[in-house]
Amino acid sequence: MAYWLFKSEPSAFSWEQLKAKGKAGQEWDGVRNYAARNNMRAMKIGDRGFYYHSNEGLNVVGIAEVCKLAHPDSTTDDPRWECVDIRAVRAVPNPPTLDEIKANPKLKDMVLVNNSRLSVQPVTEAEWKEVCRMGGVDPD
DNA sequence: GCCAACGTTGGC
DNA sequence: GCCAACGTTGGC
Repeated sequence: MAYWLFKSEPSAFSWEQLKAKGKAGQEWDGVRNYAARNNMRAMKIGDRGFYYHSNEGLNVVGIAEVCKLAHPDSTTDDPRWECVDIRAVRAVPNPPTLDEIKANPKLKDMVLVNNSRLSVQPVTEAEWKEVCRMGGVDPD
């Protein structure tokens, strides 16, 4: 299984909104960046991803999973843009903040730290476990 | 609200 | 194929 990080401004689409979608999940549309798209194309059903709130919160608030493989983005006719669907798995009890992540030497190579603008990021297994530990959440 | 960083676009 | 201009993102 691979690990990822999905970034969203809570004012646009928050963790609470994803939770409200339940098992059906939500199309992760609107991504217009090749690197982010390529990451979504590489995702498999059941892959896990952190749900990070940007602009407000600046923390990892939840864990989501991929529930539909990459498909054309329904919000555009441009065939270049594809996206997966994700659904909420569980909330993170003690959401690690960007400051805490930056301050953790084990996480110094996280994409979130080095390229904060990428909206869909890969996460290594070691990073996954460490952020889960910080957040007080089961990594499985 | 500002602004630095970065990705995309489009003219050449 | 280069690169300047522009738009967007996101931390502060």
